[in-house]
Formats: sequence, structure tokens, C-alpha cells
Amino acid sequence: MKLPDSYYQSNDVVALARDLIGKYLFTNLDGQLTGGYIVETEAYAGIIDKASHAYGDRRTPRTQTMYMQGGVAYVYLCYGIHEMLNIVTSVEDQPHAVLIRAVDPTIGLDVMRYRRNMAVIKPTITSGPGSVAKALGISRKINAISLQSDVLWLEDRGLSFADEEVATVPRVGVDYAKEDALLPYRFYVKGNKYVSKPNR
DNA sequence: GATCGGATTGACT
DNA sequence: GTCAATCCGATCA
Repeated sequence: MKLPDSYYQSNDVVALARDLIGKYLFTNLDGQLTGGYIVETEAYAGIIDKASHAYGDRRTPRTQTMYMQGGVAYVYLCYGIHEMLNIVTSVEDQPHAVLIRAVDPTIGLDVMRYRRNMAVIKPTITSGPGSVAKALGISRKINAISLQSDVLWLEDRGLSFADEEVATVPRVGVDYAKEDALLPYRFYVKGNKYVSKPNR
């Protein structure tokens, strides 16, 4: 059921970001199962990508997770407020990762609603990287955890989207990366209500 | 030891 | 549409 470690070893992080659209993401924390299928991703392509934390081969305590062999989670804190989930890919010492920006929730809706402090379920529950992590209970405590674990993992349940159903556009919030900010490394399911803001 | 600012969100005008 | 929140990683001294 779980995507095998070999799936994450690809050295083409952009192709993998595209392939992750439609894959299911689950967490099992405190006995609570939550998950859904991925509808929005962004690729961060190693040491030559100015938008990546690992640009210029920056090995630091934070980025060392990205240098691990593909198949682990990279979780970090952004703006002092939001935790973000990335899927580390490629081989050891190649710091490639895919940011999970949105999920279409299918399991554990009430648990997610509680974690998000929402009275009723709205599309914003898992829309945007900070929201996905919060709804699924993901924090830095599980940084570097294996995706073969029983805490956090991905599955292929046979769902897939044709190329014409998936938009390929520049990434969000990376203006500081100058020309690399224009790279078409963001993928999302057209028209899906859980996709974060610019979705047309 | 000090300073800068971010792979964002949500509340408010 | 604007803007505050809020922490710590990265960088420089």
C-alpha cells in the first residue's frame, strides 16, 4: 500500500512533484488517522535553486534533513508561526524536496476540524502549506521521519489526473529567488477547491 | 551576541 | 485590499 522507498529516489524532483498530484497522504498521531489526496505541490531543486533552503549547498542543522536519502519528511517553521511539510527526494547528499501545499481531505475530517479550531469544515481547512501541516498534526517533532513509518506515509490508491487537468505554473512566495521564481515548478489540480489562492 | 527576514495565514478596513 | 503575528535559522561580528 505505501509508496516504496524506491519511489522517492528519482533524481527528477520536478517530475516527482507532478506525479505526487493525486497520491494519498496520511498521518496517524495520537491514535487519530487523518489524510487525503494531494492536489497542490511545488518542487525545490537542490543547490542550484535560489528558492531552496539548500541553495549554494547550504548544509546547516535545519537543511541537513534535505540532504538525507529520499523518502523522509522535512518539516520546518516559517514566519515563526507555520510549520510546512516537504517530501525529501533523490539520493543522499542531493537536497531535493517537494512542498505539499494542499490536500483534498478524505479521512479524519472531525479531527482536522478540531486541530484547525474550525466550527464547520471549509475549504481552507487544508488549503496552503501551513494549513495542511496543522490539519494533519504535522510538526517539527516528526522532522526527518521515514515515510515508511506508521506515523506519516503516502499511498497510491489508483487516483490520477491527466495533464490537461493539472496546471503547471511558477511557485508562490519566492520572489526573493529572482529568475528562479519564474520556473514552472508548481502543480495543482485545476478547479479543485482546496488549491491555495492563485488557482486560475 | 545582534540583526534580519521568511516556501504564510487570518483578521480587519 | 492591507497588515500584524511570532520564532528561530542564517549570517555577520
